[in-house]
Amino acid sequence: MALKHISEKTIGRLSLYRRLLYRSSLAGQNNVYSHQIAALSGSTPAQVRRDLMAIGYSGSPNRGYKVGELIKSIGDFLDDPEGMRVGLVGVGNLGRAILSYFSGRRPKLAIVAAFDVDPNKTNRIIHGCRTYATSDFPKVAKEENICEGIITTPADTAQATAEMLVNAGIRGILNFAPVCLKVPPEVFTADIDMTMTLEKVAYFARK
Amino acid sequence: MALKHISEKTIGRLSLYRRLLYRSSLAGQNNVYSHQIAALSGSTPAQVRRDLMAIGYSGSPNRGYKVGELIKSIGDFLDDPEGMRVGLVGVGNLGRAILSYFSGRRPKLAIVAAFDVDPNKTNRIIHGCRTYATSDFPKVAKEENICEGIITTPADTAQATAEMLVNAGIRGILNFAPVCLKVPPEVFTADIDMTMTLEKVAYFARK
DNA sequence: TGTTGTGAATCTCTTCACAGCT
DNA sequence: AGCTGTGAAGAGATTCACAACA
Repeated sequence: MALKHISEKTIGRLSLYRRLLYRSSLAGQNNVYSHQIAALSGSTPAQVRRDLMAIGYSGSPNRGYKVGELIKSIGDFLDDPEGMRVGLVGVGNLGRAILSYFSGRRPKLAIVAAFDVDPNKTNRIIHGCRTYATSDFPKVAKEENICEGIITTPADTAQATAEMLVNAGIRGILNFAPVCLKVPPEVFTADIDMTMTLEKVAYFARK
Repeated sequence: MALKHISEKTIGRLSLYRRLLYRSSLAGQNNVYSHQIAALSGSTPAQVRRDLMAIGYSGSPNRGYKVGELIKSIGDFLDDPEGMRVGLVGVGNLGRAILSYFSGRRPKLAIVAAFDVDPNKTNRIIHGCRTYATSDFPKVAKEENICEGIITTPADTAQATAEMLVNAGIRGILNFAPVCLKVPPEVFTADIDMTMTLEKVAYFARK
């Protein structure tokens, strides 16, 4: 497999394609054309073909792509074969909603532990996930082999939380707090900024 | 003011700059340089200056930008002067977390009503927001002058929900359901796809 | 015919680099 | 000296357009 760099956008779309294809396969579809994937994903046929080029999966003219094979190819490309274990820090309203959202959804990418500074929220099972004191993160991360973190703490503790995660050996962070985290370049971070997105929609809704 | 088209990315960054500047102003800062905004927002000085060009706000060499004025200029540009009223459909775990997240935060952009099909969730006040039956959306939207919608329903009802919002005259949609909505081109939609983002972090965390 | 795979063209966004200002 | 504002260059992403194929 080529080591050519694959863009964040392409990775995002591949993740989306896989999820949509999974729905199609459940509906009994066996073959799919790039223009169908494009329609489902709000993309274009050329874009879809380019993205599939990146993972080296080939379809056949006149038959398109085999749905099952394509789902598997995307999975082989995106997923860690060992599975990826995730810890969530900040068991507030948003943190609990996210635990519920991901609960039991994808075995290869599961939230296996949650953390909070509030003793009332620790040593419980919330949406199927055990909760610990935030200060226990390094120990639990090692025991549970956690390598990705989700930050759903308040804004003013997000940076300190991120540094703790990095020191505990975490390699990727999904950040919901409305600040920009400063982390070493080898740690990948993505932000989900709901305020920014809501304001963007508000702006474009009028014009 | 020029009608030149301003990109989605620039609008998103302006929203971010404003929020970060607001924190700086609370901390007593009066003037700010593009390189400081860049550091806070994870951007570059040139990028910041370009974005501020778009809204026609000028700083002064040697003094940079005045924090208060800049916040106001971004607000004049982004916000609807009347304020923007938002309705949320789908009062599950995620919907409630979002109600809590935005509750009382920004007067110019407030969630004023929430909707669900489950009678157990309607006719209540949740995180300061009144809940209604989803079927009442068109009526309430008119009464409350709602023009933006947030979809936090399950995936299989998201498209039908979107169509109902569009028929009720909504102009912008923020979608959390893991599907791509098909709406007329005059309706702006943004997706927050948590699964996709989590998978993206997982991918880039290992390499 | 209608599809895939892909080089080339196009479009969009970001960064450079520097004149002009204080 | 060190900043802003901006034309121009560069980088990156998307779309076009067509050969090859079933």
